[in-house]
Amino acid sequence: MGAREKRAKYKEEFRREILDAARDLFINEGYERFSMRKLAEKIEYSPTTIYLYFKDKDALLFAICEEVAEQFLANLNHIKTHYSDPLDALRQAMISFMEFGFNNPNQYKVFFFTSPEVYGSQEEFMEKESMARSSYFLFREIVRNCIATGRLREMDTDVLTQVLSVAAHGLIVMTTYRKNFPWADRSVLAHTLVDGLLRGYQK
Amino acid sequence: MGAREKRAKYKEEFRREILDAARDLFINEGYERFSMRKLAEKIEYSPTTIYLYFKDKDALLFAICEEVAEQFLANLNHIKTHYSDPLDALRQAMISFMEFGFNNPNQYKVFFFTSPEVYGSQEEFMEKESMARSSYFLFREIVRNCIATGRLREMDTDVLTQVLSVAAHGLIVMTTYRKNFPWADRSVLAHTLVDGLLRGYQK
DNA sequence: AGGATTAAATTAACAGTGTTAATCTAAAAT
DNA sequence: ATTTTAGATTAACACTGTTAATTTAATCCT
Repeated sequence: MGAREKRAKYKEEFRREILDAARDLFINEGYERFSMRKLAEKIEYSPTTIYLYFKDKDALLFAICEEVAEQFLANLNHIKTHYSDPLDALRQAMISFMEFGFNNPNQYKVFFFTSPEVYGSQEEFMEKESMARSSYFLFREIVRNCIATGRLREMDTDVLTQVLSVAAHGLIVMTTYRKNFPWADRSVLAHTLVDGLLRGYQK
Repeated sequence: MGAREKRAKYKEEFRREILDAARDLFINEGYERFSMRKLAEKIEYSPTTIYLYFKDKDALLFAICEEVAEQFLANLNHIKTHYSDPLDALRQAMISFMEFGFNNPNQYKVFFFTSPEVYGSQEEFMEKESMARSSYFLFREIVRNCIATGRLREMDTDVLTQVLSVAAHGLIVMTTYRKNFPWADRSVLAHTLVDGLLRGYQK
């Protein structure tokens, strides 16, 4: 291995190290207490060093977002292949989406609270390969299956996909970031939400 | 009028002036571009002067929140008295909730994005009178009417109220703050969401 | 009316934030 | 061995919310 690629490899490794430290800081300290300077201190480098590996804070957060989306995508894939009934798959996809949010509040927050610009414009989002995009496509595929097999009534696939996902998102954000409200049991709310929605869109 | 209460009146007026300027700055500049120092510049006072009228930034944002909630509460009251059919009232309450969010993105943002602490703990929220609390109670009243009159099936009122409101909230936040996604028409999504949910919870 | 008291507003400062330009250091290439 | 290049750092800028100390202005009291 030439010294040239050796350096490139080290650089990549260091990038990963920063990313791991960032994720760690994120999970433990939370979204609002995360800062570039704290990250620098954690990895024992000056703050500016980070900028040699990530364009800016958003780029760093984007990288973490993609990791989160990757986890979620894998989960979605598992569901799609292990549930023969499309409606069961959809129900499970929604439930585990919400559980993911409940169990990983900080990861979820970075994913949905970082500047929308990190994924570029509408066109860029749809064209550029990203874990986030793939997740949406896969979730839509599950929804489509329900419609195609007649388990849900005929309607615009994108509209239904979006309605289901925003509803689930709403439950996650409200119960995890508005703790100062006497919410009913999260799991009860999640099941009630999914049951109601799927029942509502059945034939 | 004694000079004592005269001063108190002036103080209250100035408080209002600051609040008005803050709301203005908020609506025009948006949540993330709002700052105490910009507000100070706008009202042509030093930044610290604001702290003589509001404990801190959160207290100021809380005051704006309450204004927003007041508007929404009035709207909800109007609906409750003008729709004889409980289910129509509920449908309209949800639709106008979402429209309110669509049309007032910055006000909505301050209301749902400021530190949860501004409304205190769970117990404090339920005990202390606030526009936000009143809104929840009124919305729940509308939901309760639907169940009591048999327009929706028997179930826990709070659970249903919360499910409906978080779903609507999810649609608002996603479509207004995640613009970098090819959302379907917001109004279509809103109606699809409400139709699906209400259908799902009917007998 | 004039001195004491109180209220209002300000300046200066602290401890943070993200980020850039210029500089120094150490390794690689010629 | 000297030049080139890459890596990391220091210093600085322009912000943020907020507090303590200080000055300015109005009110109270004798």
